[in-house]
Amino acid sequence: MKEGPDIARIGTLIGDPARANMLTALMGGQALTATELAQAAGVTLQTASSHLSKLEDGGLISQRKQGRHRYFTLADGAAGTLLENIMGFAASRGHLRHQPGPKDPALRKARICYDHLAGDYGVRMLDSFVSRGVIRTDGENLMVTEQGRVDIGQIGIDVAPLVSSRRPLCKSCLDWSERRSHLAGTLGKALLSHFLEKGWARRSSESRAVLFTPEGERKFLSLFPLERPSPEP
Amino acid sequence: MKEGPDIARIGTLIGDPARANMLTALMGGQALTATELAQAAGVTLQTASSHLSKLEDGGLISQRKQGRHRYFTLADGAAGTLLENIMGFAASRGHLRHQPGPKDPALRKARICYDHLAGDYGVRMLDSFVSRGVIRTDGENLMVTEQGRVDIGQIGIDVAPLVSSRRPLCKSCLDWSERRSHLAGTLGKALLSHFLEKGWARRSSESRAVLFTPEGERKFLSLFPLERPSPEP
DNA sequence: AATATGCTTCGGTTAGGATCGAAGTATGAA
DNA sequence: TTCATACTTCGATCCTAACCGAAGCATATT
Repeated sequence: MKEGPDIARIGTLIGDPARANMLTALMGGQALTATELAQAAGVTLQTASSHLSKLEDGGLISQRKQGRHRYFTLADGAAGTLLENIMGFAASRGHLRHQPGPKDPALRKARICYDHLAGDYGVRMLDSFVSRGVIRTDGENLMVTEQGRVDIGQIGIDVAPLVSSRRPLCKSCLDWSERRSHLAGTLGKALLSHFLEKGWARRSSESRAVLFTPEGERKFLSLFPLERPSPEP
Repeated sequence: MKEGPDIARIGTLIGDPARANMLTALMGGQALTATELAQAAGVTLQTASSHLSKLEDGGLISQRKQGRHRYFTLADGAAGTLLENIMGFAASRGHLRHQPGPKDPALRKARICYDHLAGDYGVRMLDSFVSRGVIRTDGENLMVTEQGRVDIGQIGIDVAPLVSSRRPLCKSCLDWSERRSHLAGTLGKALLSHFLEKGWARRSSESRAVLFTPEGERKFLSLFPLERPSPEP
């Protein structure tokens, strides 16, 4: 058995708890310094440094020097997607780190999944799109309808420039807290950016939670109404 | 950092070379005994037994007792998809176990990817579908067109019963040897089954390679013509 | 220049887990 | 009943890799 890709290497990289914590922290989408990642992982700076170089060699993260800091991010969207997949699978098998679901209710409600919105609000957004015919689905694949482009335009997002050849426009991503799908892809990213730019919400400094202002929450809920419970896309 | 799914557990399971070899062997889609998996992994039966119980506890595989044998398979489609994803990611970072690509040319040409066809032939099949308008794509998602249902029906496969709510009809799956996508999903599975049933090809007993007969190869190539190189879906 | 901060490298320790031999259990065959 | 096959469990060994203290390097501040 010496054929094929070396999945064991990727597995080993993700399999260490300290490295897994670092990667989870980087799923927040923001660049973090080695010191911050050491804290997130609960190890000293020396240990973290060793882990970070291994993750970089493995192609999971990349770094950018800036002054005397080194900022680390996930290498690219593929790395984020991979981690999302593994999280979804782990959650589907009940492998949670502290009993059922996150303790933090804010995290259950809305959090960042690499570059898009996850949690209750993320799921609601996709449900709303599907029930209103903005997005159509056939089992797993998602497509924005003609009418959907108009509706999304009214939110203030132009769909056209989001269609790139590298990344899909919309993609479903299994939500580990809701056990449902939420919206990923360039559209999912654009929507989250839009909420943050408009000041409807901000990222928590400590976790991946996304905190909505009262007004932002009101606007979000009216933009994404739930007519009736829709089937899992 | 104690939130969320335990990705480290999944990583650790996949991260051991012996276990990774077992999982790779099970990607062939056939149920294998503990002894066979021990051979595939290159360890003794005692060691294999320990690994197998860990993989089962982790929800990656399941077993079925039959007489004095125990047959192991991947737990479900989700487990297969997860491994496919990791393989694709590992290949995209150049993490191959023995230099560029598989040594075995048969494996490069056609092999089983859990339950569908991969390799040169798998990629060609999807390319042909896309260039002929049988399948339409928007970045990542794949959809069978109206005309496509007819065309696939002429091959001898009825699309209607393949549409299940649990698994998508068609899905793209990154091919680690070709670095292109091939066709997965229930349609991909049905096509492979069809080739095997018709006797156009058979599975190799030693590896995941799919061996076409001369006649099967002729039919395959005429069924899936390549008009001109099509862009990566 | 001198000092502080951020990070890496080196060296030695330690713990977890992969490994296998040997013995034990279950199923089937003679 | 006896023997053989398939697999699991136990116990001991051994090795890797995670870990941190100490020292070193680089960049910024004074």
